[in-house]
Amino acid sequence: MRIRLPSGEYRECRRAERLIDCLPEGVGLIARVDDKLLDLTAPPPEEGEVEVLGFDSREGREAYWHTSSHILAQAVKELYPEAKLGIGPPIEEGFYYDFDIGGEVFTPEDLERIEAKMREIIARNLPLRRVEMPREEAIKLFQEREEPYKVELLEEMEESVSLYWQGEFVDLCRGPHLPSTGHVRHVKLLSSSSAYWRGLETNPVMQRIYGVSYPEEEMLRRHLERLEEARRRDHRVLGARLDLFSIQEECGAGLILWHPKGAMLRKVVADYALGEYLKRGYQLVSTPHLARGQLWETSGHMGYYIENMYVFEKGGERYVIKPMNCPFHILIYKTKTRSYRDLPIRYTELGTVYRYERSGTLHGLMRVRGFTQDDAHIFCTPEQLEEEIVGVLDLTLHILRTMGFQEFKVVLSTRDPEHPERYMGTEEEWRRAQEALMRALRRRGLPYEEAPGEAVFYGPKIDIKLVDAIGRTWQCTTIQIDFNLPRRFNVTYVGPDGREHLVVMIHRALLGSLERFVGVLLEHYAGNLPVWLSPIQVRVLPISDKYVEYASEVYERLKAEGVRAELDDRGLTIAYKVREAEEEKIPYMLIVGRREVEAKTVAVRRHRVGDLGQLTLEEFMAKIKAEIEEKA
RNA sequence: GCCCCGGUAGCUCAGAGGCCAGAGCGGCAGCCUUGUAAGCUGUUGGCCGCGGGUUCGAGUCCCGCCCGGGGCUCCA
Repeated sequence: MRIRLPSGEYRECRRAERLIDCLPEGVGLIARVDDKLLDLTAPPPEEGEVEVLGFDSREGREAYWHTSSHILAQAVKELYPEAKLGIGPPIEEGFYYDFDIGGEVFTPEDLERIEAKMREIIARNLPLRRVEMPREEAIKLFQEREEPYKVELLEEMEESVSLYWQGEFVDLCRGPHLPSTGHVRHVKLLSSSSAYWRGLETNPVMQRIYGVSYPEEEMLRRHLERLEEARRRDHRVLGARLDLFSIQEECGAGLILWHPKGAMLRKVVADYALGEYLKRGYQLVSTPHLARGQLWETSGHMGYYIENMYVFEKGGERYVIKPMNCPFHILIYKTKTRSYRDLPIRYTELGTVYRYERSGTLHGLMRVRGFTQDDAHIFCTPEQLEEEIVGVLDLTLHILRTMGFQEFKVVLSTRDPEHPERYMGTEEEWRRAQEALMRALRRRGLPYEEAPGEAVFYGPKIDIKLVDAIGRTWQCTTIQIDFNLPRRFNVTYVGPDGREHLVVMIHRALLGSLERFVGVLLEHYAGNLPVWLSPIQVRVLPISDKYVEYASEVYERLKAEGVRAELDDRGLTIAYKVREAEEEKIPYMLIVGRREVEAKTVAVRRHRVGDLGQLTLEEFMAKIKAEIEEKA
């Protein structure tokens, strides 16, 4: 039997009781044999190859965090013997465990105590022992231990299940696990909150504890730093500090009030995106904020989207405040008979829509009730579909890269082949549409993940998530094919055969919503926006009121050239005004005093960089205009 | 929607049944005339989220509502 170590080295092993006996001290967490994951305490196979996985593999990390969650559960049981165990899986970054503690909550002090207990259990270095048994036997065991949730889980399971023991503690678990609790090194409990048993509101409330653990202290430190960094970048905090927007009780939850600077930022983003669309054959349309109920009956929204819609009555007529723009664009399309020669037709609109989102889901700019989509609908023939998708992909990548994002995650959502009855449209239409999407992605060399069954009922879609400066992903672009609305509204074109055919309709929003996108930008740049996006690009700071006159000349010149500038002519010290401008993250400060007046120059200070020295006003104008032009 | 936590000056926060509710920052006024991240002095500022209740007395305790934050599987 051959063993492949995490380092890539191989070693031979024979006649060991346990895999771990073949390994150098401290190497490896779990093992993989023929796609099956095993504990290192499992007996090695007679022959073949065993791959030993460490923390640098996804599976190894998951086992590490899974064992950590068992240690957490054991610690809680030791401190709170009456606590009932829920579930405790590893998650993307760490782990959690749910406990029913009879309506109590964990305080931060409790978490500290639990964390200390975890360290104690780690120090005990308890071996984890896997036991397989018939389901009935496991049910009895957990009944005796008074763990009703485990019993509930077991009742839905197969005949044979596995348990893991560590000391007195036992948990139902598929595994694999680390050989002993001592293999977990540095652990930190992060937060607790409530969660329903199995996520169902009708179920009992449990207390969930989140935590994370690492083999190296340095890794834990970096993780905590990253969490701190994310808090510092919170767009809601930046939004208030930079005076960009507010959300106010008097106005309503999820409704954004854009202040002057925020509105400017939003406009710069919107103008840029719309400008790019117009360059690429989109036509601008504009549609009302509400429409008669009948339109939404036809579109089907009254049926399947009513929960999210603002509906009201006036003059005996029902109206709906639009949650989407598509029906309007369809009505515009349908004002003429369209030939295949007219297609594709691409209508775009920065359409402001309102959707009633559940209060608990609202979050700053990221999830709101009123937002503006950079929306468009492409009407095309089935033959044109692939080319159109390629065009949309190129467009969105160009725009997102310009905005400063370099890394993306692409997901292709297709229909669940097991349940074709859940979807609109024919087998043939779906096959062709999904293939068009795949081919388009391949043509652009975009790696993607396929998500079968994740498609909406009316068609397959491509979602693009962008990865921000600190590695978080944000859903922005969505490109959806729609077989539903063309049928409901009978949206057709006349083909070369002289007959009417249904169009293929593509919904696409590239930034998604302007609100969310601005939020993402703020967090990505931590508020330090590049000059071209910055609502204020330059602030002119006279050193004392003696130089206000020259400062105003500089300021007027900047404004005349289209640079977004401000003049700070308050009678405060220069240090104070610099500090304020730095805090407001204004990219350029132009400081003018006696020397600058005499030499007809400006002293340039760059945000977060410092003094760049003197330039003539002409030189500075050229510099900043180039920077804006390049969108650097 | 549901669970937990919170809401006190424009902002950040202290006060936890009993004098007139506090601090820092900000705002305003005056002085200073300033050279690259906070000059000095004075002053202003509050339906203690809203409504009801308990109490001799309520930011403080109880109930309801509104708003904000975290969470509501990433499925042993």
